[in-house]
This record gives sequence, structure tokens and C-alpha cells, in this order.
Amino acid sequence: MTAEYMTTSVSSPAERRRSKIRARILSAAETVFARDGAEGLSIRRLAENIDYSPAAIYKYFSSKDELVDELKETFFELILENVNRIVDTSTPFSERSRDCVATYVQIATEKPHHYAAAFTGEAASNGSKPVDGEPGFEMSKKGQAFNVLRGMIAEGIELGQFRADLDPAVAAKSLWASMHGLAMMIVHIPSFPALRPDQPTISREDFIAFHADQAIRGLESHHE
Amino acid sequence: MTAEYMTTSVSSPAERRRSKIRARILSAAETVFARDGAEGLSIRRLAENIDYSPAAIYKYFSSKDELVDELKETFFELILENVNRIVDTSTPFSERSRDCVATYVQIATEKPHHYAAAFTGEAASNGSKPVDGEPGFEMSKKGQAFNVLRGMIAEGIELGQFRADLDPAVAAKSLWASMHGLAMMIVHIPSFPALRPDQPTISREDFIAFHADQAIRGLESHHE
DNA sequence: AATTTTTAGTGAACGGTGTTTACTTTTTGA
DNA sequence: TCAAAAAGTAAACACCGTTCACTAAAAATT
Repeated sequence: MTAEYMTTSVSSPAERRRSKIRARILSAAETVFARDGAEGLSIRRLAENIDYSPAAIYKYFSSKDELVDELKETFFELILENVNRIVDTSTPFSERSRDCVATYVQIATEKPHHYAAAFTGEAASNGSKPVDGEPGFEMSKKGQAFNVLRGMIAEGIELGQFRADLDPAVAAKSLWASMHGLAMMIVHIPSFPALRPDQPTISREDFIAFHADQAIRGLESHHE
Repeated sequence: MTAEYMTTSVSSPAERRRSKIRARILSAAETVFARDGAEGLSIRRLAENIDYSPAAIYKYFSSKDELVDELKETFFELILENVNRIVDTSTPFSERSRDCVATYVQIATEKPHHYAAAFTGEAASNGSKPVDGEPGFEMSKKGQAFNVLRGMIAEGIELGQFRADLDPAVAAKSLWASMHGLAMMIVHIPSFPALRPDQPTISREDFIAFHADQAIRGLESHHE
């Protein structure tokens, strides 16, 4: 019992083979998902794509939800990476903070199905599993992204650029909600910021910048 | 052909009977929908509730989507009514504008399934029917609600409370997106503004007020 | 090396969905 | 009264996620 961990090296050939197939399933799923979203991804069609029987998928994933959850987590990894890249630059704070939130929206725009699914699946899975010994929100990629945002706001307060009476955690949630709203709008209304397919409004890029600016303005203190 | 409209009074008994049944279907659907949302509402269970065969529904609605669309439109009617009630009060503008957007979020919170469905179904139906002679966005309840918001911002600009360089239409969309984000957060994360079922954050009501204040601040001009 | 045990993979089925088709019954209008 | 239109239905179609009983292959144990 003591030397149990010596039975295999860090991963046996069998384990490596297994996770290779898992990855192949995920990869095929990712392709379909990016094109057709969560509803368009069916276990049956997925199985057909990789020449397996539908039941075979269940040897690697306990449910479709679990499979999709992995795609979502990978997506949040992508967001986190990109946001961190902005945070770590040395551009002036006011510019950097605006870039940071705009980038968040930008990525959501590029993978709309991922973004929509990442937030619309929550209720079902969150309500039914309050498993107490879980990894926990703080360590999930989503949680990490939130912490980056909160840190940024704390920095702004220290610099005197943001109002001193702000609670960074509350302000971060508010700012996040604001960006989330724009992301969702773009995801669900393809022509946004145009309300109809036809004409006249500013470009999406400019709108994102405006919205980010607007949200950051709300946090700023006004000393002149 | 000229006196066609005299064939019946404004509505024949047959027509009244028909729309009564239609209303009965919608009413039963509304009940299920409020409890279980769009996915939980099935034509088959609905038919069972009102002692009809599933196929019978299709004599009144051409698809499930059309049925759900009517529920959504009614919901937007509710939002519009409530927002208008605030707009028409004579409280000071800065308070009134905050109340207005907070009310929007409040109603979304009270009927989460309606709100979520109203925005998550859009892409599919919007992309495939650019019927050019349509009723049009401007006259839909959603469109009217937007116009109210834009009008409010225009008023703020005239009063000198909001920045003069704002485009009311753009600012309205940004403000709307901001409120939409909070509404969606609350809808999909039941514990929001708490990120986890357990502890410590401000009350939801206070958070909504904070968020509304934050968004309006972004619009304000700073004269002192 | 032989044998047991575990794992990978499958076909068929269960219960569910939205929707269509062919059919019967009822209601309506001339 | 009688043809036409509308209301209503049972049965089927084509999907869906998931489970079950089963076989074939690989791994582990003796």
C-alpha cells in the first residue's frame, strides 16, 4: 500500500492511449461546437464523425454535459490568457484597464457559441451540485479571470484613479456584468450594435471601445 | 370585394372561439414556462394539460417557436409598462433614470426564464427571416422599450446632466447592454451577486442599485 | 504461459422531443 | 340540406441523450 505510486510511471501506455482518444473526441466536438453551438452538437453525430458508436463516447465522458463543460473550461482558459497578456503590459493604467475589458468582449465575439454556452448552462449544473470538497470557484479559470479584474480595480483605487469608496469585489462584479451584457448582445443579435441587419450605426469595434470606456468612467473619481 | 368587411362584425363567433382556445393554450404554456423555462415546455405535455392531442396545437401555432415568441412579446409588454411607469413620474431626473434601469433588471429577476428565453432565442429566428415587409423592430415591444431609453438619455443631455458629445442611440445601446448583463448574470447564477451559494456580499437589491448608478455615472458630465 | 479480470467497443432498446401526414368528425355558410 | 372548411386525432418520422446486455480485446495476476 505504501509503494502504490510506483506501480506505473507517471502515465502508463494504456492511460496515454486513453487520453489520446479523449482528446480526439474533444477535438471533433470542438469543431462542431464552434460551428453549431451546444444544441447543434449531438452525441450521435459526434460518434459518427470519429467512427465510433454513440455508446462508446460514454466510456470517456459520463454525459454530454461533462464533455461540453470541458470545452467551456478550455474557452475560459483562452480568455484568461488574453486578458492576462493585457494586464501585464506597461501601458498607462487608464488605457490598460479599457483594453482589458474590451479584450474580454472581443474574444466572446470571436467564439460566440462558446461564450453563450459558458453562461447559459450554469444554472442547471450549479444548483444541483453543491459538493463541498470541490475545486471551488476561486481556482476555476472563470474564478481566476474574475480575480484579475478585481486586482485591476484595486490597483485603480490605489492609484487614485478610481473612487476610494469602491469595494473592489463589488465593482469587479458590476464591471464584469457590464461586459457580459455587451458580449451577450453581440452573441445573440448578430448585427449588434445595429438592431436590424440594415443600416446606420458605429462599427462594432468602436462600440466595444465606447462601452468599455463608459464602464470604466463609472468607476473613476473626478479630480480637477 | 368592396363590402368584404361587412361580412362579419369585427369578429365572428368562430373567430372569437378560436382565439379563446389560442389564449387557453398560451395561458397553459405560460404557467409551465414560468416554472420550467423554454426547454421544460414540451408540446406533448402542454397538449396533455389542456386535453388535446399534440397535433392539435399546430392548428393554432405553426411551431413551438412561434408559441414561445408570443410569450416573449407579452413579457416585453410587461417590461415596457413598468419602465414607462417610472419614466412618467416627476421625481428628479438623476433619480428617475437610475430607477428606470434598475426596474428593468428587477423584472428580469422576477421572471428569469422569460428573460433568458427572450434573448437566447434571437439568433436562430433573426438570421433566417429577413422578411423585408415586416412589422419591424421599431414597433415591437422591445423596440419601444429601447426608444424609451433613448429618449431618457436625450433628456439627460438636454438637461446638461449627461455629456453633450453622446449619441443618444449609441449610449442607449450601451446602457441597455449593461443592464442586460446584470440581468443575465442574475438569471444564470442564482446566487448572484454572490458567486457561490455561501457567503459574503451585498444584497441583490443593493447591487442592482449600485450597478445602475455605475452605468448612469458613466454618462454624466462633471461640472463643479 | 495460462487464466482471470478489467477495459473498449457495440447494437438494440427506452423514453423523450418537435413535427407531418392521412384521416375522421364537427362546425360553418350558402 | 349539403358541400366546404375547420377542428381534432392517431400514427408515424426523424431526431435526441442515455442505458443495458453483450462480445472482443487488452491488462493484470497467479
